[in-house]
Amino acid sequence: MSMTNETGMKRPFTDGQDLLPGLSIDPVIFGFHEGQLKILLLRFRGMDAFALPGGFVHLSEDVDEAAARVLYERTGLREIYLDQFYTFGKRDRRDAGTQQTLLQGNGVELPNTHWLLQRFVSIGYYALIDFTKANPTPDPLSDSCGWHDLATLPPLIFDHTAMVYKALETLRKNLDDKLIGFALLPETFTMTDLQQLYETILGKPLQRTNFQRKILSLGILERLEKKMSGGAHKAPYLYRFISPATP
Amino acid sequence: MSMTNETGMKRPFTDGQDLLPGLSIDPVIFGFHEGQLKILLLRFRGMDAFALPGGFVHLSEDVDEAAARVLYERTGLREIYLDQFYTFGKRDRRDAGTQQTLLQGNGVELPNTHWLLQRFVSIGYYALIDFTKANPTPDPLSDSCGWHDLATLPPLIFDHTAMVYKALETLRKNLDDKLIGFALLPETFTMTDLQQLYETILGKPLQRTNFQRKILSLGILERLEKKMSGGAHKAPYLYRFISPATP
DNA sequence: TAGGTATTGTATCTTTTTGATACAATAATA
DNA sequence: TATTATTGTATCAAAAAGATACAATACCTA
Repeated sequence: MSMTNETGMKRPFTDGQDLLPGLSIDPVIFGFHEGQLKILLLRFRGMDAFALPGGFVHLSEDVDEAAARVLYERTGLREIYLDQFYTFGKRDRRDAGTQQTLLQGNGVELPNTHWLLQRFVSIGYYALIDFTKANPTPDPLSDSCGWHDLATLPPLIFDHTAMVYKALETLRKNLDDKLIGFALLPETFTMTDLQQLYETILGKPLQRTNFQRKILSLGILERLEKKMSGGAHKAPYLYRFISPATP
Repeated sequence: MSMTNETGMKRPFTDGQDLLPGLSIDPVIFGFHEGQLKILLLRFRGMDAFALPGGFVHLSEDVDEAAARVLYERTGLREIYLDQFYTFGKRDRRDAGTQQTLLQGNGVELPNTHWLLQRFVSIGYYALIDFTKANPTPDPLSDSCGWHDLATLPPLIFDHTAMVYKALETLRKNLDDKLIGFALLPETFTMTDLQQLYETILGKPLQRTNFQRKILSLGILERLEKKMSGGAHKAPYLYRFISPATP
């Protein structure tokens, strides 16, 4: 979980009455750009470490809705692939020192009994978005919200690093049978784009010809016109993902 | 989540001060007996519907520890395969009517502000146990705790039916790559036992000879002496599961 | 006690899937 | 217009999965 909330700077800390107590959500928001898997991270004012762009759950919303709302608040995107992957409930997952630093950085001092300083359990979600469409937006406690290469992750607060790797593990497991990779690409893409994405997620090279055969055999791609001006060579086809449910 | 707690009948409802507010855990405890997958269900006093044997999380424990504790309290077993599968967070997942019935059945009346009547998010766990070793034990609000065939599940309270099927789905997915099926069998078993288990979990018949070849090729079984007196035919070997980590 | 029976263990064949290699097609460039 | 780097497909080979055949055998029973 993070110190993120959605109330704006004038009321950085509500009394928490309209929130589920002790519960947060932490979305791992994946993007893909220039051959690299990336995730969205916040940096809180006055802190070195980064954090997942978390949030809390209103009494009036489902937990899933809260996750979608936070995703929208940080990216401006709705109707995104978003799925729960794990719930983090270690007793001491949030160390007091980090919490203090975080509050001080924002010039806030809270009594130990404040709801924000109690024990929190956090529900991890992962989202797959089209990198080019996202509009990363910091939250009230942060001075930045931006993309970071998964390959060179900076230090994260609390157990957020473990969250990221657990999310990646889930993404890898679901890549083939849920066919979710396409959510990370623009509407149309070449077979090479798709292969690069798969190679990056799986962390291993794939054989071009066999990858093409395999993907095409799934019958989930519509072949469009060719993509010209890609270089001094044969032009590749563009493809569009078609849901297996809509044949 | 369920109304189960662990405080004993004399104090059926604590003030909740030592518990994580609004958070419960619900274990789906699987067993296998006579070719049937079974789960442990409670019946609350004066109610028709059954429930998963849930519990709450103490401030002093990790959520995982709470799940293991509840599992122990209902079965007498420790060191059991136990894994989280999903967290249920729909706003209206617990309907007020059922809660009232449940309390009335136990002769309890609580104000609407009582912690037990607030909104709850529940973390689902699934456990795989050796049917022959379990000692099902009701909790203070229940008059029974027993096995029920998954194939003929009675009505369950709240969203517990959905929980069970989500747990089953997770079990199916993990059956092959986590090699967890063996946790449902006794220490030693025949290949036919194992095949029946797989067929029941997966819900489809498997070819005997190919199943045997596949399983043996994994190198995770130790072949023991033969099991005699199984009938007027060739006696099958008994096997023991050996962890792939311990070769 | 010996032959019948139902199952078990393994071998073998076929089919499908995956992996590796070869090669013709071609859009831009020089 | 020839060159180049890449793309699309075909065709091998190897491995995995599916199907079938059959010998081995523990127990029953006649």
